[in-house]
This record gives sequence, structure tokens and C-alpha cells, in this order.
Amino acid sequence: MDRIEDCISFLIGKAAQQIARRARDKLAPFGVTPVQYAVLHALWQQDGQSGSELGARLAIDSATITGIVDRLEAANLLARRPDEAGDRRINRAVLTDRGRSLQVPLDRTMDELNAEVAAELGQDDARRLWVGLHRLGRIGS
Amino acid sequence: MDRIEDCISFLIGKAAQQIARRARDKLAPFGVTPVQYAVLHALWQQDGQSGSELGARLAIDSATITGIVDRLEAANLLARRPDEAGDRRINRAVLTDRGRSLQVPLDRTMDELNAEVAAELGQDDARRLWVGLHRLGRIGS
DNA sequence: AGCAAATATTTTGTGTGCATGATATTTATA
DNA sequence: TATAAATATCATGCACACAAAATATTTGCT
Repeated sequence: MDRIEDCISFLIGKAAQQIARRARDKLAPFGVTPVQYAVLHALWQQDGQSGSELGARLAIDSATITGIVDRLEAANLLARRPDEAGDRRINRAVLTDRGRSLQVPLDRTMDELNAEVAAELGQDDARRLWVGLHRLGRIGS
Repeated sequence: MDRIEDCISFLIGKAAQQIARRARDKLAPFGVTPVQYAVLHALWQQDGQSGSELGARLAIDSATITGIVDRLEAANLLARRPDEAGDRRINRAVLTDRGRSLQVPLDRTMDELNAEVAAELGQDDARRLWVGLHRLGRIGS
């Protein structure tokens, strides 16, 4: 390993940091972080998911989900509700009106980021990068 | 944004997590994390760098460098030394024998990871991905 | 029914990234 | 020379990620 920039771990980590920073900046006016957006997105598709369902869908550790849902609940974007089928191990995350109302503006914001990055890379290179990242993300799962 | 997996922020974040996990597992027997490896790598190239030099070279925040150097010092891989030119604001990170001795095995370990990932993607796709990630990493810097 | 195994959530501790700000020191300027 | 601006490091606090463990609950098996 001559140059640290050619180490895949360092390389992809720094690229992800750059993207994360841009996502954070774009989402900051809404008081939401990138990971919180992902959880909201999952709930927009199917409201009332349990912590473990969210974790499985988004590949987020259960211990991490606890904190993210804590903060979304504190921000009044969702509420924890008991499972209606009566499984008392489960907390179901249910969107508030405020949480639902963010769907259109937040999705639009993140679509913008995607479009900006794709434009900067060029559509062909962007498509190839998307495919490569999908393959990397699946490896080992 | 239909599928969260197509959101660049989520996509590259998860891909980076997968790679980071593999790097952590490979480095764990040496008691070193991926970012700690990056700092050691910078010191193998030029020993005695200050915190701000390391931060600038590796794009790591100065507040973050403090903690990383703390832990490398606690692990006896480097020591903080005063600047010989007499600038008392500066701590210089100087490798210990143990820190120097890890260069060959750690570099080999991370070369292995690079080779594994490149083999999984195929050499052509891997090269394109490297280029794309370099471009993403530079945007905004 | 009764007990072991599986499941869901939370807690705790460590490592990292980043914003903000405190402190000490050096450099540049009036 | 006195003072402001820049620089280097560190402290603090928040947000994750993840390992390990604790707790509560449910399910499966005998």
C-alpha cells in the first residue's frame, strides 16, 4: 500500500463522508439527519414498523435504532405505540402529522442531491458508480 | 426518491460500512482500527508529524485527531514529543519501535483487502469504481 | 404446564466525525 | 512594543455504529 488514498477502506470512507456532509447540510433546515431521513422514508412506505423491522430494512443495528427513534420521537416526527396484536416486546413507530408532512420536501431535497452528484460525475459514470456501490453494499450480506 | 437504496447518501454510506467492517475484522488481531491504520500509514511515510499535519493529510478533524492519537499513544504505537524547533503549540507524533514494526504486516493486510474487493468486482469495474470514488472524495475540497 | 430457545428492545462502553469554544502560543501589524 | 489575528491543541456535547450484556416477552418442545 503506497498511497493511503488507494486503500479502499480509506477511499470509500472519505467519499462517503463528503456525500454525508452534503446530505447533512441539505437536511439541516428541516432538523433531520441523513439516517433519520432513511428511517422516515421507511415509515412513509409502511407506517407502524417495529424497531427490528426498521433495522432489518435499513441495515441498522438494533441498539442504534433505539437512539434514532428516541430523537425522532423527541422531534415529534413519530410516536412509539404498543403492538396492536399484543406482542409486548415490540414498539411500533407511528408517524405524526408533522412526520408525514415532511415526505414531499425531504424526498425532493434528496432527489436534488442525487441529481447534483449525477451531474457532476456525468450520467454514464454515475450509473456505473451506482451499480458498483450496490454490489459492494451487498457483499457479505 | 422511490427506493432508499438509490439515494446516494444511503447507498455509499452502507457500502462504506461494509468495507469498514471488513477492514475492522482484518485489523482487529493487531488491535488497530481502520482510521488508526491511516494515521500510522502517514507516520510510516513521514515520522514526527504534528496533529494538524496529520489532520490535513488525512482529512481528519483536529478534534478527532486528538482522540486517535490518544489511543495510539495508549497502545504504545507512538509517543507525543515536543517540537524540536521550539513551537510549544505543537505535539509531534513519533512512532515507537512497536509502531514501526507493524508497517509490513498491516500494509500487507490492507493490500489483501484491496485485492479481495477488486477480485469480487472484477478488475475493470474495480478500476472504474476507484476513479469514481476519487472524484466524489475530491468534490468540495 | 414447564422450561429452553428465540426474539425485541434497551443499556453501557468504545471509537469516530463534527460543531463549538476554550486555552496557549506564535505571527503580523499598527 | 502593544495588540490583533492566526494557529495548534484540547475539551465538551451530540449523533451514529457496533459489541456485549441485561431485561422482558414469546414461541417451541417435551
